[in-house]
Amino acid sequence: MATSNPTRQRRRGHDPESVLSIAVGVFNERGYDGTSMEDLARALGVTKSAIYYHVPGKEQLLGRALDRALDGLFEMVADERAARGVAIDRLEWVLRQSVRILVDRLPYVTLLLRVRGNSATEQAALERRREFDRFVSSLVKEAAVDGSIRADVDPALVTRLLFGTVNSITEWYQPARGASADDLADALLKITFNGLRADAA
Amino acid sequence: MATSNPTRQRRRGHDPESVLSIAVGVFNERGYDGTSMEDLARALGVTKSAIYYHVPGKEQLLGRALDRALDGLFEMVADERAARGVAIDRLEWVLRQSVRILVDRLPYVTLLLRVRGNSATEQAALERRREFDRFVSSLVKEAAVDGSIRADVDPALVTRLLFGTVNSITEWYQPARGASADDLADALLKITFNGLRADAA
DNA sequence: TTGTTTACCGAACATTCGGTCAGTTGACAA
DNA sequence: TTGTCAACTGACCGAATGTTCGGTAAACAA
Repeated sequence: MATSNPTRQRRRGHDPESVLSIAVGVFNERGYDGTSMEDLARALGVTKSAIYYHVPGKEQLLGRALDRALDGLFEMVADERAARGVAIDRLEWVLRQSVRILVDRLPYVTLLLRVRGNSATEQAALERRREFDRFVSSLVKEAAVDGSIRADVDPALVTRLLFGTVNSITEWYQPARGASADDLADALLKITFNGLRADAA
Repeated sequence: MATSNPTRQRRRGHDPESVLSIAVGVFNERGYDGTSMEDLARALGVTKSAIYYHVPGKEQLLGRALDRALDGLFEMVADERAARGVAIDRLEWVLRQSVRILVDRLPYVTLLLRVRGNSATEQAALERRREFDRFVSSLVKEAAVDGSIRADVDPALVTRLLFGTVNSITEWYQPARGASADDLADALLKITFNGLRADAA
């Protein structure tokens, strides 16, 4: 019984999941195009050919990683808290959730933000990302129309700067030594909604 | 006399400058590692080998491009307007200038912001960039100490979010159809200093 | 006319690339 | 003890990589 337990100690080795998570780490260090399968093999402690036992190839590895990031974003968009309520409250919620997803799935989101469309896989990811951007942009526009955010800056520009700020977190955030996702979101909302100046509320 | 005029119409062809500017454009489209010399040759309308008549190689092309961006930033740091005056005013000036440099040298700055340290050339650029970041960070710290920016967010975090916002401009800005550098800087300073909320000053 | 320089081409170079495949290893079941 | 199978190795493939080099056509100088 004990020996046939499917959760018993496995013979050591990799599986598609461990290959993916290690690969994404290397992709983020050297860039996807700057990473060879030999680099991945070294990081995994196996030979190049062993990787092909677990995953179909380099580009599928990228595709799976990008889906991890994009699926998170679209789950958020599907939530009713993104659809119901005052626009600026929904915007705040979406911003908080974006920071949370970015932190929870940091390596995957980081990879997504660096994609430039060099292959069909990358272009598909870019298209899904643009769809998410359009959703956020419409939210900002709503908040501008109902007068809850300043009217003297173009909403499209606001969206870009706002999500530029959020996305820039991937450039420096280290989960180990640093603020939690909530702390980060608090600080970001304080600054973006109320401004840097000391006289702010 | 007219025939020996050094500024007379040149026989058509490329020079190191035109090769650099076209190459940087392709680097930004496909990523440096994702760009082959064949890609560059196609964009230049010549064969691969012709490139080596004008420049020593791919990596030197990258190095020259990165220096264009970094030299601009360090010229700004050397200006007395970055050294004299109230901290928050100096910070505002540095932010405005950063936007200006980013717009003026858009492709070079864009390339710089994507460098990950894959070669000695890239590592040297990263080190110069970190030096610039330290300068800005000390400015923000000063402004926090003298009470001109909010004290409830860590100055190091403020610096990162602030320059994350500025740098994110490279992700979407198109000089042709869009705001000028001054318009951009105005919008950015309104949002970052006074916040998004409609009740802001 | 002859010689020189500029800007390039085409072929080839060694190396690295992503990927394949036949075989090997060691843990486990029967 | 034998057989099975997951997990891997090592040799190899064709294609693509950055770079070099001998040659050359056109523009210009003498």
